[in-house]
Amino acid sequence: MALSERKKRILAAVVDAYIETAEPVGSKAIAQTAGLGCSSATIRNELAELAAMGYLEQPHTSAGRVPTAMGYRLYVNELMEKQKFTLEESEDLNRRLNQKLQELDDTIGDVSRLASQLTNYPAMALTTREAVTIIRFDLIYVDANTFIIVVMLSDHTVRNKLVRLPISVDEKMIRKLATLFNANFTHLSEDAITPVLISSTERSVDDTMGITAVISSFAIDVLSSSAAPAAFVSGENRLLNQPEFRDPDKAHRLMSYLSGGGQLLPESTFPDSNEVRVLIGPENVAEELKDSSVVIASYDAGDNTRGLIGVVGPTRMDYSAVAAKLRFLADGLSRRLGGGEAPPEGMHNKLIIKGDINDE
Amino acid sequence: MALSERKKRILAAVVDAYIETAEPVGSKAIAQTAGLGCSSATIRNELAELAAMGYLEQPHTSAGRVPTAMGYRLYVNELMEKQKFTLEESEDLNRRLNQKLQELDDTIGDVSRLASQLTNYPAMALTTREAVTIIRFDLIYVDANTFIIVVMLSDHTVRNKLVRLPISVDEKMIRKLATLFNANFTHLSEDAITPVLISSTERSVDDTMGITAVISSFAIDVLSSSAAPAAFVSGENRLLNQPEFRDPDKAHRLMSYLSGGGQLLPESTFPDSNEVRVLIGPENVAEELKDSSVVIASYDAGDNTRGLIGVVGPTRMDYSAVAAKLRFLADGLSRRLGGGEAPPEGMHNKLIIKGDINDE
DNA sequence: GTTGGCACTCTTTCTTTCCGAGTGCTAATA
DNA sequence: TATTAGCACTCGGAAAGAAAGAGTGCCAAC
Repeated sequence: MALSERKKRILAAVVDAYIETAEPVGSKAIAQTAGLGCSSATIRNELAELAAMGYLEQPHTSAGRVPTAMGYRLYVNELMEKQKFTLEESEDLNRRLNQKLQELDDTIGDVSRLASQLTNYPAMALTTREAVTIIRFDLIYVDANTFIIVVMLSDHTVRNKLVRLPISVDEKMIRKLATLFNANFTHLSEDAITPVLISSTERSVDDTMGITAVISSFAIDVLSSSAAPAAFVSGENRLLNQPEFRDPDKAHRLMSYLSGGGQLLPESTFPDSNEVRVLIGPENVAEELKDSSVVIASYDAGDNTRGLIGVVGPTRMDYSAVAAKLRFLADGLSRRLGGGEAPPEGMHNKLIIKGDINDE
Repeated sequence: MALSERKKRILAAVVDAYIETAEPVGSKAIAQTAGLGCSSATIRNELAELAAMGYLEQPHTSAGRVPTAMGYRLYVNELMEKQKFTLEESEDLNRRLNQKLQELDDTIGDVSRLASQLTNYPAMALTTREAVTIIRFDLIYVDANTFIIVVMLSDHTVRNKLVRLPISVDEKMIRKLATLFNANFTHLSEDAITPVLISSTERSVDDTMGITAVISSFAIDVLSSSAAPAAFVSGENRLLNQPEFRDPDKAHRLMSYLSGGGQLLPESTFPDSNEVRVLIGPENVAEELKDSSVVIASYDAGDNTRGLIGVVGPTRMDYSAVAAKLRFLADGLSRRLGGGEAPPEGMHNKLIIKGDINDE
């Protein structure tokens, strides 16, 4: 059932005003600001109908109207003005981003901080990790008691560890071990590195000092830590900027949940690239998020890894601005971290916003 | 001017009660709980004197008494029962700590999270970094377009970077560069790596592809990032547990300050090992902390690096418990990360608490 | 279909009132 | 001299009541 053009404009006006003020919106205010030539009485009639349809609700009789989740959904899907940055804004953002990206350590911690700063909401970042394997071992002999393990992973990241031994070992042994590990321990999953494999390797180099064990356990460490998707939340405190979180208990509940981190975003919410997903209030799976909204973008972190940036705020969030900024950030990151096919410079204008999975 | 024994006991009782309830403490309550055989009237007289001396204050006439910063100071220095863990608590802590320390990535992020969990207050961790230098370069040839830089620092940490080149390079070149960098770039401070040095190196290996520049800039990166003291704050949200931060604005101010991180703890507040430093309210340098308290312990992170753990809370903080827990944690970390001389197992009982620098 | 007008509703805010915890002081007591 | 019991007094905070105001719903007129 399609809404009349006027209803749409009124709904949009309500959402816009509510986003700005966090106060229920009255008919008079709309009549004045929305600039459609009709009086507040007419607006009142329309508002009543919109409320009956479920797009708006009243906190109580004789209060203004507030958008429902359904109202926001429609707004986000159809009504929202896709935010285009002006040239200056765009340049300013670019400047800030470039500067930050310079320093960016590629860690999700930085990404999340950046997103939070940019949007002024709490933000989180996480990366999927494909199952990685070790594709190369190097052992660097430092001195008789010290060597460095360097492993290269299938996602082309490199990890290292300095090992100090209580006993001395000669360079030949280290070299032998390196050859052996490259032959037998590469391209294995974590559980393929079995005690049997380890002890047979141990025997074959005549290692009575447990060096093999040290290297293997490092390998296992690396593989298991790479398997766990890493998540990082930052800027929780910005929640307190929002009037809906003036209640410390409410704020605390959500902040604790956010600090918990991991369980935050079920895999299913992973959006395609160039799409910003918006989850409004009850559309969220997690109980703690049922009256907040989440905006998610993903970026290409190179080597088949995708990163995800999410921002959490009240349902009365400035979806347009946040979505645009996340898209901008995600594009910037993809360009910087991603493989080859960087999106063209103006990408962030062709912003595509898609709703949750069930929507449509 | 020494306080009578009874005054001390009364002051201690006030602080204890206030720590527990966060409500001003009245004479009657003390008469009942503190168990010194005298009536509330007597206590009232004593309270009035303690107030006159500046150890206590009244929010308003006809309210109970609340400790002043000076009162807390005396309490912390002299009156506080040094918390000894019972055997069970101690074992429980040990168990939790061991489990965590297993996973501990040695990052200050983990340390800070651990401290916050343990104490239920926001916590921060930071490490001093001595000026480090690179003591060893290794270049690992992977394929014609790829090599790995591995540098070992004077603090015995190791950093690496995977470099992919647009052009191909042979193994001999890589080896030559490694030798050269080891000869000319080790033991240098950041600013000793000058453009002059770089370009002369470039010429001497006939490097027209900028590989030298890549390696040098990695070296500079590593040195400069190692020079900045790293800080990490976590558990900001736990502030909201405290009744004194029920005011969202107040909470927000402090949380923002904490999230800012770095400027948190001027070097001068670095305590000696085996000492827990307590900074009460106005004793803090930072304006934002003037009505909060900070408890700080430091630990030995090995290789001449000291780490610092701090906890922030209301002045009405459970100093005894927090100090004991931090000491416990710091000892655990020293034992695990530090060089040789681990403190004996029972160390945390011989807790030394020292005040701020001006105190004494 | 739109509009002005008006009575009605319900929240918010401001006063006012009331209660009680806790004090300070005085006079009696050991 | 130190302690105690008693009592008037002082505030702050909760509860209750009153007033203000924003916004609605509906009706009658356009």
